[in-house]
Amino acid sequence: MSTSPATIKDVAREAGVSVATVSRALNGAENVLPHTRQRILDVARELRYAPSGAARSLITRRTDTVGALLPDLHGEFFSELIRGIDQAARARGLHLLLSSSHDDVHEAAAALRAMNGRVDGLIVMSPHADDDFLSQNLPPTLPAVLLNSGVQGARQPVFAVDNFGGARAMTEHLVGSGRRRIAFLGGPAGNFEAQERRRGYEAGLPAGSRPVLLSGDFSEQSGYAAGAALAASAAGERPDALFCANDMMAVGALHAFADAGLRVPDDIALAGFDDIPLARYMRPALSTVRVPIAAMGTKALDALADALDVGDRSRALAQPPRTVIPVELVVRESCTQKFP
Amino acid sequence: MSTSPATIKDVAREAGVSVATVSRALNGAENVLPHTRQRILDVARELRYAPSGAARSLITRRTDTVGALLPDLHGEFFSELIRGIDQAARARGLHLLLSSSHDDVHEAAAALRAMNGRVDGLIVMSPHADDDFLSQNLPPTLPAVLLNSGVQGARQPVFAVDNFGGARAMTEHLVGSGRRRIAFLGGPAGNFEAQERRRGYEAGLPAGSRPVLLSGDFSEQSGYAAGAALAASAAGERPDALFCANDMMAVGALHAFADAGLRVPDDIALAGFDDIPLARYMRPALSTVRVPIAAMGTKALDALADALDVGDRSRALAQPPRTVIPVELVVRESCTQKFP
DNA sequence: CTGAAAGCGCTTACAG
DNA sequence: CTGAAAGCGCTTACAG
Repeated sequence: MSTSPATIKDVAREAGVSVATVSRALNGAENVLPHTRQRILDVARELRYAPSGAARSLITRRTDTVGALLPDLHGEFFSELIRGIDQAARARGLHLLLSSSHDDVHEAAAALRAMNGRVDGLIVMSPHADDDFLSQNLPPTLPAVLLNSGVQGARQPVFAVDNFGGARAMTEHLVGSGRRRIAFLGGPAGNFEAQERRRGYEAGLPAGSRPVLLSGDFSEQSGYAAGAALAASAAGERPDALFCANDMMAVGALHAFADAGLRVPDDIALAGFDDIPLARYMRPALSTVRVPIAAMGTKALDALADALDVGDRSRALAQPPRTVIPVELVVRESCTQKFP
Repeated sequence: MSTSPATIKDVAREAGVSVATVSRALNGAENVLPHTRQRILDVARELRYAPSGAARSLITRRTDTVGALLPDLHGEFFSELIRGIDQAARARGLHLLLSSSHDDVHEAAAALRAMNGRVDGLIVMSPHADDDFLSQNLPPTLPAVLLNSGVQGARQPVFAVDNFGGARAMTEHLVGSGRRRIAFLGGPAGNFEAQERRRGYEAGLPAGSRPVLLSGDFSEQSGYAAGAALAASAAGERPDALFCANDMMAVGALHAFADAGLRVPDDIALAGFDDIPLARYMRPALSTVRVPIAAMGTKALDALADALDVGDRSRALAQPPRTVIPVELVVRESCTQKFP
């Protein structure tokens, strides 16, 4: 019993052949005698030999792994996203290296650089991922696709949700169904997506009407706080609709309303954004803007994998495509005037 | 502009030193003149140099990565688990390599062997992970911990939820609150956890009372089907409580009951297992057995990381510990006799 | 303080 | 069909 795993050398010695032949036999090359191959296979099994990924990657320049740099792993949004990415990766025989929660830009930079030599390509979703950051830290020849990024002159393809259009559509729907005073609960200050959704909200309001902006941070807790504040305001001034920049805040607001005895949608309509699985389980079920989260992950990975297959990583696209992911209005109970 | 990323050689050439000195400077070794170090740092930055993970791993025998072999990525259970694992990994500066959904045993075996040389240790949660499978496919010296495994003579530490105790406690609670006929909706046939939960259910029934067993597969859909079937049965024979082997099936059953006009808990009590985040959002909120899912992932990773730090991977424990994760009864509306 | 050399475990031309 | 050798990009004794 040795203390370290068997290497190709061990197999070669036991089988009485060279390491080159072992390599060929194990990789299915044609030019190995059936009898030789069999012996090698037997020895390999007996020794529980598994090739070293590191050594293999070093020489083949292939890791069969894609990395995903995500801002967070918490909650249903990322769960769905990872599921979509993973599904597509598996279908192509790629492994998934996950890196998450890089609060500050230095951490994110380190994470990005640590990917070098570990992955064949990268899916990047990060508030730090602007053009400058990427050109500083992304290994120059590593293929990458960006998710929901506000990056302008990016060298990488971008997949971005139609945050603006979705928020405008929801706002227009609320207006159209008779809501007079529609408040918007925004996301984190510097967040690109949150900004787009706010812009969409403002664009959807009737001309001349003043936006009512509340501030949140995408968390359920901040939604609860905003909901409680609204519920406490004088009935005359209280908005008759609350549109939250994401679903989790809407969930929090719904609980605050329930605790305050405010009825949804009778006293106030409520809407979110994302359509996380939870949205349709709420009572009343939550109206929202559906983002095809898992599908987005799948698309991003497929685009990345295609770029890998092309192989010529030096051919940078002059104008990499920006794919807008369409969204869909999902009207449920929380937005109708009365229960059916 | 070269077509491939800068290597340590490029940095050495540009800085006019040997690769050994570059390596020392970049890794923070003491024995480098400040002036030399600075020059190297400057060149490295200019060249956007990032060390190759593969090359580094090959020589250091460290990947700073742990692998997680999971049966699936779908749903809140795995979302929570990954979050717990990731959080602990990040705290220790470890990356996370994810591998999921290995339906058949060959896929799972291949996934396991592909981890060789890519990770320093492994968290394994797989229905295939019996003793034989592991000794065949787990690289012999790779530290690993098992999650929710039924493995007996394992060579690896096991973290397992108290499925039996939790299911028995819930059953006893239902009995204690006056339910006379308690049905159990089981999980997939060969699933170890599902079996343990069924055993717990049977143990919790009053002596002499016959178990009522329905079959499901952990999916919401199978829960709906079972719920619909129950709702359709004659009122006299219908159970007055349904205990589902996991929460998602309970969610499905709840919808079936609602669709059939059956009131929960008045007509029938309902309980699940896991306490996924969704459980407390249901209306009525779902009674369940709380598994500290994220904490379990964290514990598993911490145990693994500790084993890595010890370093001596050859010292196999004669009797690796089996840690039972305690669970907690969570009684919510779906189980009380009347709404408060 | 610095460099030349060996070596990690593989794959792949190049010979034979 | 098989082997000896070079090399992937690093780190680390060993000298100096």
